[in-house]
Amino acid sequence: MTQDPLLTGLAALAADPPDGLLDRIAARWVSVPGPIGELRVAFTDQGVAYVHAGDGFTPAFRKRFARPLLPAERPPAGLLPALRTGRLSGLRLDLRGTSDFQREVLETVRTIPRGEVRPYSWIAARVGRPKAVRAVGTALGTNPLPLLIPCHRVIRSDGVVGDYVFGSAAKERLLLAEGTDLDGLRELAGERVFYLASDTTGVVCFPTCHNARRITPRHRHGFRTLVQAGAAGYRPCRTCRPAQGLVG
DNA sequence: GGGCCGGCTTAAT
DNA sequence: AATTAAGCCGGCC
Repeated sequence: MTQDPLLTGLAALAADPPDGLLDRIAARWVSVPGPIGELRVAFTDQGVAYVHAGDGFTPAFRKRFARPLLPAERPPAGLLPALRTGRLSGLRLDLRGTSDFQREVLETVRTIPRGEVRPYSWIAARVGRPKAVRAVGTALGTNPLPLLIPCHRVIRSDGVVGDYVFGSAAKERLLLAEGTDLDGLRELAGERVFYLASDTTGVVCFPTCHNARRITPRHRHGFRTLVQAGAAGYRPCRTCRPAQGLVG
C-alpha cells in the first residue's frame, strides 16, 4: 500500500471538511411567527436571505437561489425581535443575488420609519432614477426580505396603498398595526392633498412624516404638489425629504 | 376620474 | 447574445 502524499491529503479533505464549509454553501431555514402569520425564513452565514409566507417555500427558494437548503435548529439571533418590533438591531441581511438597482431601492426603503409611508416615485428619485418609478415596483415585487425590509411602507402617489407580495390587504393591516394614519391619508388624498406644510416653520412634509404630524391644525396647509408648496414659500423638510429631483 | 401610454429594469425566450 | 414582454407605477387625456 502506497503513501502518496497527494492521496492522503485528499483523503484528509474528504474525511474532514473544514468547519463551516457547509454553512457557506447551504442555506438554513426556520419557521417562525410573523405579523401576518407563520413565515419561513432562510438564512446563510452572511445573514437572512429570504422571507416567505404561505405555500411553496422550498420550490420558491430553490428556483431563486439554487442552493441547498437544510432545516436549522433555531432562528438566527435577532430575527424574532426584528419581526416583532421592526427594528433590525444588528440582524445581518444577505442581499447577494440582488442587482445594484434593487439593492439601492431596498436600502432606501429601509430608511422609511415605522408609522410612515413614501411614494414609489420618491424611492425612484432617491436612487437617482426619477423616471424608473415602475421599475421600483418591480424591484419591490421581488423583495427577498419583505417585513424585514419594509416595502409595505411604499405606497402609490395618489394615496392608494398599492400592491404587495403578500397582497394589498396584508399591506394595509401591517401599516395600521404600525400606527400609520391611513384614514387621515385617504381623507387628504380625497382633497388632492399630498403634502402638509407648517406656516410656523415654513417647511413642507409628506403627511406621515413625524414633523407633519406635529403641525397644529391652525398652522397646517395642504398642497397637491411640491411646486405649489414651493411657490407658497415652503421649503422641503430635511427629515422626510419630499423634494428629491427638485429644489433641495 | 378611469384609462392609456410612457419609461425603466429584469426575467424569460 | 439579442429581443420581448411583464411588472407592488405616474401622469396626462
